[in-house]
Amino acid sequence: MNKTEIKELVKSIFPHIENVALQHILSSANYIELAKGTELIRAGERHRYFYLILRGSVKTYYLKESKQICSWFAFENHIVATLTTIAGDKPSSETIELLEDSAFVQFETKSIKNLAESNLSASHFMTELITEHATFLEERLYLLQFMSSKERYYALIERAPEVLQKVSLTDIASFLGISRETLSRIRSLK
Amino acid sequence: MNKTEIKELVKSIFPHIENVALQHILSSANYIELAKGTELIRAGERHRYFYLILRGSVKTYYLKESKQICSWFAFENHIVATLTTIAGDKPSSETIELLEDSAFVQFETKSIKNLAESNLSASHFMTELITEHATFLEERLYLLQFMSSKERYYALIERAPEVLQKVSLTDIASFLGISRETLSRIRSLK
DNA sequence: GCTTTCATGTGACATATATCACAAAGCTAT
DNA sequence: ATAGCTTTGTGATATATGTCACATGAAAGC
Repeated sequence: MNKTEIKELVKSIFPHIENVALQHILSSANYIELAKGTELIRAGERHRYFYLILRGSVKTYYLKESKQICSWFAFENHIVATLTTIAGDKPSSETIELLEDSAFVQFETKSIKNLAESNLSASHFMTELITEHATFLEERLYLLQFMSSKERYYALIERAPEVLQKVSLTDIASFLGISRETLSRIRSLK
Repeated sequence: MNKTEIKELVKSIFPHIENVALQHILSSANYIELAKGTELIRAGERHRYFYLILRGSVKTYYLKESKQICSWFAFENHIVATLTTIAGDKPSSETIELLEDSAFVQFETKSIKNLAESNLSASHFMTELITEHATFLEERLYLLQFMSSKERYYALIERAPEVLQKVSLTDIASFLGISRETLSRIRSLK
């Protein structure tokens, strides 16, 4: 995948982005391929990059008493980042790990943030990125607070059926906030 | 409270804001006082304003089967808004209601959003506002997904003890995602 | 092809929480 | 002060979910 193709892709995902900003962002962008199990971002560490998934999938998780508790999964054409990395400059509290061999465009966070200091279009890009993330968080919060585990499971397979294809039931259960066994029983109901 | 005082207050809460942007934002700002029970923002409606609490408190809730389920409470010096109102221009899914007689600075959302289109400092202001909201959501999500109801209760009174002073246990229970009775039992444990 | 390992399903039981019913205490208005 | 309303506490019971143990089946490595 060459720079022109990357450019077209980023443009299609963020249609509002201006050419100057786009050029700047792409100057720090690289195409990379990584193997299943690789940790893109590791909890407790600062990170210089965020990613756009071209092919493959990742899971994001916290560690609680050395058990992985998933907070989300991402697939093709989605941005992979943590809020602490993008917005603050603090160590990530989550780990992001490849579920399968995958390909990404890697962006340098600093480069975009620097540009956003002086460039309006880049600042809008940041706002859009964070707004998208916040909207997603709000939806997930709503599900966790107001829906039963059954409802959350059905909402998940409706909203993101690809999760069921690519993610283990252990990870899905931790994401839904229930035990593996309970998920198994919900699934066997119909 | 006059414009100069409002200006100083907004400046102290958002120290990075530029003078041009500040002037523009303040031009649409008004001081208002409202009575307990007033709905600042009503679920299902679009809203032109967001607010800064000068004195008093509010609760934010969803309706589920005609029962109020609180999603947050806010007190002095905090911004009151919903993401759908600030970021999108969609009807709010939450209602925001005064817990007591309160005083606010009312800002016109459109005015700030318009300015952010062309003014860098205002755009940064928007980014900051939404980032703050997202950070808050992420923390709440973490508590809901990873902590037991006891832990969530203790986390709440540690992080925001004023909630206990001003909010009914019914509302706190709905916020924690548990029944009123369960909260009552947690409280009686020690 | 066989063995090992891992993911998933299921039963038995313990625990946490919800629900319903009612009592007690605190506020509010007259 | 009194009556009525709201908030909070608590007991009894039902339900949902977690935990532990083990079985089954699929995938991976030799």
